[in-house]
Amino acid sequence: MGATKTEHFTDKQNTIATLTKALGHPARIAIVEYLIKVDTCICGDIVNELPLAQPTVSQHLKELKNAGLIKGSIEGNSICYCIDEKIMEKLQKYFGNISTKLSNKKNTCC
Amino acid sequence: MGATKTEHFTDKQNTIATLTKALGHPARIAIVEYLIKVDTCICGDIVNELPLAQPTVSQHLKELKNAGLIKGSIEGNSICYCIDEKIMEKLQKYFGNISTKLSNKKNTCC
DNA sequence: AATTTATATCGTAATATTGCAATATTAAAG
DNA sequence: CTTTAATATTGCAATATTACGATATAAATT
Repeated sequence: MGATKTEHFTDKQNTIATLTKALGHPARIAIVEYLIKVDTCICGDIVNELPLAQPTVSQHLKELKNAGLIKGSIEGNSICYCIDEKIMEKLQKYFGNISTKLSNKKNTCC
Repeated sequence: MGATKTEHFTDKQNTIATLTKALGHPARIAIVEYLIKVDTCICGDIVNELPLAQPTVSQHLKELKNAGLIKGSIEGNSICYCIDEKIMEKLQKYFGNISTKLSNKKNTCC
């Protein structure tokens, strides 16, 4: 016990859960927002933007990368990180779809 | 150590992280999708829809409720759960905004 | 009142996450 | 080749999450 029972859910459900889970930490939200703000891949200085130690930031970056939300490529001495637009679009569509369905809802209980 | 350092991030970042974290489990994604599918508040049978034991489902429902994603009201013998449309709209706007910003991006590295 | 039904809570084991100091790695600069 | 700079990995302590059996609660049914 203790581990998530992913095998009982659909691939899509697991995919969305993986993405939202990866975003489920303020530091990782901050990283994503920073990458969007600078409007370019960023080589370095992500650590200086966050109130966390370097190994911690590195770990958060790794999780975002594992989930596919960011891409990183070695750029000489440092690493170049940037948002994967396709994945963000997937989330945007997912929540857009939910909102559409909810506004079409006929029933008005609660 | 071990606890998230929420105090170092903005309220908005913490709010979005709380919502995405709550959705960061396939069972909770499945619950939300089911509530949308049935197009009404649901009194009962959420447990039967999921491949998890009743206390586990109850716990997941509690987390969704704590995050504000669903609302629940006592309906006689059972409980009536439904999606909070406002909160879903907030997520939809957040990711819509990100997608807009990303598509306006001039830089094409990575 | 006793039983059934639906849901919540408690307790607990297994596992995962968070955070960081210490250390490793690797490329650029001197 | 040594040093510096940027990032990753390791190891570990603190804490959180996941899952469920057992039990509690509370309204509906008999």
